[in-house]
Amino acid sequence: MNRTQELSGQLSAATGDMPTYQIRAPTAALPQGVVMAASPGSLHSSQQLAEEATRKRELRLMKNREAAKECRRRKKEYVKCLESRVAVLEVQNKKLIEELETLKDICSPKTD
DNA sequence: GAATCTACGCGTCACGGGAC
DNA sequence: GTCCCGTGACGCGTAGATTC
Repeated sequence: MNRTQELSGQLSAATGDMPTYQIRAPTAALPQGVVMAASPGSLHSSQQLAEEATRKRELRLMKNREAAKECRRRKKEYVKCLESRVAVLEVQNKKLIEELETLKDICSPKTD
């Protein structure tokens, strides 16, 4: 049910060129909007500081929104890629098994 | 047709890591 | 140190499928 658990553990980078995804335990919440620091070297009224903080927060949220979308898009692409690789490998495996059976037939001594 | 389940996407928060 | 980015985790809303 929980979507995040669908990706539980790591999607192992078996081919070496794949990113890894990992699960982290949830932690206690802190409000993200906490102001980090005022602009250096300038005197602001508290209202200006608050406005600046709000502006920074909104900018950050907007960027993070876009980053999250892009991240999800990439992850979907990655999963698709893995799935098609699985499909290819399954076909390949099937062919090899068939080939093996053929060779066994050819090489096995006749028993009659 | 209403209730419930399931899958998906989105926005947000928290965190780690790289760049400066 | 601080800033910024990428991403896991969480909660929420919604559409479609299933059950009654």
